[in-house]
Amino acid sequence: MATSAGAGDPVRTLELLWEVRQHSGLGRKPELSLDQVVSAAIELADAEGLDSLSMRRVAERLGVSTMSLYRYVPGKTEMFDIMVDRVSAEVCYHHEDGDGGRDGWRSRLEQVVRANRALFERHPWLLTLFPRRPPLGPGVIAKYSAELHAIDGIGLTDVEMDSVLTLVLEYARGATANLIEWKKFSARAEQSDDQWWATLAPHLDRLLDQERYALAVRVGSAATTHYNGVHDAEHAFEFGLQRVIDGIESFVDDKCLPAEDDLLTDALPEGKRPSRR
Amino acid sequence: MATSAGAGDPVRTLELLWEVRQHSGLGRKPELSLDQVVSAAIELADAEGLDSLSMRRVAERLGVSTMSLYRYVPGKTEMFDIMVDRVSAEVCYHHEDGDGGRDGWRSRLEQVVRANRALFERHPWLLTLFPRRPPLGPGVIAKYSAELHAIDGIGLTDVEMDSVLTLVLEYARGATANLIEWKKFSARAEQSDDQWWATLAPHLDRLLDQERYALAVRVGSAATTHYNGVHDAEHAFEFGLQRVIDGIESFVDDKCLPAEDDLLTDALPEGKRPSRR
DNA sequence: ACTGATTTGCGTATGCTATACACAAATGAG
DNA sequence: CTCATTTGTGTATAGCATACGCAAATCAGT
Repeated sequence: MATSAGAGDPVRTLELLWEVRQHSGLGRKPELSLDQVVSAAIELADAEGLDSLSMRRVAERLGVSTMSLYRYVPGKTEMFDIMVDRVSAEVCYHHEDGDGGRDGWRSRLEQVVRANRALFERHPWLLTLFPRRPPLGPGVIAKYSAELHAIDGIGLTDVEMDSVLTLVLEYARGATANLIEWKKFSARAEQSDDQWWATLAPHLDRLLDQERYALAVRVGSAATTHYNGVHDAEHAFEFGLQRVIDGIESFVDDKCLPAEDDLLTDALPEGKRPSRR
Repeated sequence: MATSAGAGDPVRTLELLWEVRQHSGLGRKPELSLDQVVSAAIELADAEGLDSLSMRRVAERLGVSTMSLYRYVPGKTEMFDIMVDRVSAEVCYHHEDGDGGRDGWRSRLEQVVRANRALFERHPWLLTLFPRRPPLGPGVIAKYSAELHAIDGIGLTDVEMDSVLTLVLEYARGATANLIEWKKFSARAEQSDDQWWATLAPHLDRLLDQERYALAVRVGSAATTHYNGVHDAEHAFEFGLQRVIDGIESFVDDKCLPAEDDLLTDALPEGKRPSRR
């Protein structure tokens, strides 16, 4: 089971994300730190998935009682938020120091997708846990900032930059989810997952109208059969990635062509003006 | 909380999806039907979200005891599967009777995205519940089939068709999720959601490095501020949709140009051959 | 060194969840 | 009328998040 995070007092969560609270010096010293708690939770989620992540399990892993955790974290959803922010801090891009120049945005966007894919592969639970609103901690903001810089100065308005980035990140999420699924499929070959299709196929053949759904059966089995090798799944990932970036490129190009429209720019409201370096 | 479905015996689930089990005639007559149970669950999820969907609540709504439900459904995850299949049957496309012809695939793909958006808007819980593998019931298969026909015969291989459809559906999911989020934001204006940004912004200003993250702050607040009106959110939805389809179009066009490569087609393995009407 | 305020750790309790199991009620076939 | 069969349901279990209260630890001021 996986929830969207973001419940509870947002300001309290924000303070936790930025670690504003200091130990006052008075009173009993804490035996743990927020970082230890969150790290243990992340390790557990990495190893066994979000479903197996309970406060009890985290406490056991740390050798403390369940209720001790609530001294560090207001609740489970807030812990999720902090987990997301922490792992978001893992991604780092090297494209800020002007590699590629103004036309390098294609490869920079590719890097963004690949970095996100790697993040999802390291922490698959991120795929099932999507916060309604992103936790605005240092990790998330650094990531968002770096990713914006990948497409800054190519002639998009602020709102357009956000839309493009959202589109690209959404592709990274979806495509990685599929990739992981296919990898699981091919990994445990003699496991129950290989037999899944094998045992279901004959039943399906009996149940559904073969003529009516001829196309679906052909394409579906083609996708299932040919993706057994990881190579094809990789190919599908790259395929979609190029499609998405192509679509963005055609938009960027179309914007640059009618240059006489620049005169209209000053008539636009603040946030919609194109930002060029 | 939301899980991926697909646990339990897949064959048993398949039988439920296709309603193979008949009442044998013997024994006590069932007071409910599978459809009643699933419908009640869908209504409850529509109204209060997946988090509030418990077997107890469903049973209460139907005026039976909790355990009665397990006579119709092996478990909760299986019920999720059936829910997904049932609502998938709601979508229907009118583009099968040859409107637009061979070059109408752009508008047909748009229709696919819009139909999926409408589905997600009717049943927002679909966004949080994504099955690891789709339940192969009549609804899901009919939907998949109709969506494949939207891009059939335009010169893609079977595997490419699956990749394109996956990409498009993934966009529909992600973009609709964002859209719904923004709508919620603007809907409850004097609710806590409007104050969320208002109360958080000053704290954030204090916490993060304004210079370092100048771009992120500008774009982020632009996206948040300008999307208060639903109109802009709609615009962002259409924007991404056109980008995705543009990317697919450039691929389809590039495939058609080098026509002399058709000779190589016969060398390709079965599922990778382009299927043209 | 002692006191009091303060903070952490933890045991207990509550109310929620899914669901295994046993049994009662209902019903058709013989 | 009997019996096998199927459904409805009460009870029980194990797990979950977490509210609450108290004990233990630690510091500042005396």
